[in-house]
Amino acid sequence: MSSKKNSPPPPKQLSDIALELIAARFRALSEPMRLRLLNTLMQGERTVGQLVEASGSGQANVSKHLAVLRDAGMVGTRKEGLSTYCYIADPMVNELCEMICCRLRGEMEGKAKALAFNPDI
Amino acid sequence: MSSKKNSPPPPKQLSDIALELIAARFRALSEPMRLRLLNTLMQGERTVGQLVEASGSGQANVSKHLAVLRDAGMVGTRKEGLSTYCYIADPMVNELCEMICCRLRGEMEGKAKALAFNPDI
DNA sequence: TCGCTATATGGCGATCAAGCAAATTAAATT
DNA sequence: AATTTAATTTGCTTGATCGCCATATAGCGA
Repeated sequence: MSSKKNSPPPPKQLSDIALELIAARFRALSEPMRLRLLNTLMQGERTVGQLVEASGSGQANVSKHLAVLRDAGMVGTRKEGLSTYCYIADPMVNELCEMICCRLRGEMEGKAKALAFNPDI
Repeated sequence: MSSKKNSPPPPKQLSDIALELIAARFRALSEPMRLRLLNTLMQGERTVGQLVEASGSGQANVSKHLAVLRDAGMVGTRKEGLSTYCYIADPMVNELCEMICCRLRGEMEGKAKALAFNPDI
């Protein structure tokens, strides 16, 4: 492949465009309400109305949040009669949230331990 | 463990607090500039000044972005003389970005293919 | 066609975050 | 102590985004 030795390290610097695209994905996951919607959808397909009810938010908001998730390719929709059924279109979403959750749990347990009586002073 | 059968499915609905904490993590990754800083740090430890130079942004901004990443537990710092050395404190960051990148590459290739001449019409 | 239901969209006020510049702290050097 | 360098903090302005309200679109039944 490379004309030189064993290709030491390609700079691996991401372009501005790449950074923007990646940031956009994370941004889609950076709102509690959207995470709540995804969390509900992890149990299976739901209509927008069901999501509105489950989320406790207004219908317009849910619709707009779903649009964000759809634009990010994380949620897909399927129309059936009057209803629009939503589902998680990208299994990566589960993995991402799972990773963050695990990490958070670990950190919190660590802090809890640090706050315990007389750790070992 | 559980007093019942084989614990079918706990609802797995995340609490408001959990959702907020998770969203905060994703939010820390939702800015191109912060991703750029992380991307540079993936090559190894850097001082704030070096990051300022590499990022092409102002020093105050870099400092603030680093504070966000530090608060999110993603970046650690070490003071040495006048300089503050920064490093990635959470290897998860690499994984997360890698996942998103892979996914994006896949999607883009798919779209590129879709835009090619006469796919197979 | 008319109306009803489900969803999407547009406008508005409030809040939040980014970038810039100036002031502040902190460590090292002279 | 005074100066210089490195970094953080603060104040400000601007742009983005959330949630709410009202309105528009679209499918279904009478």
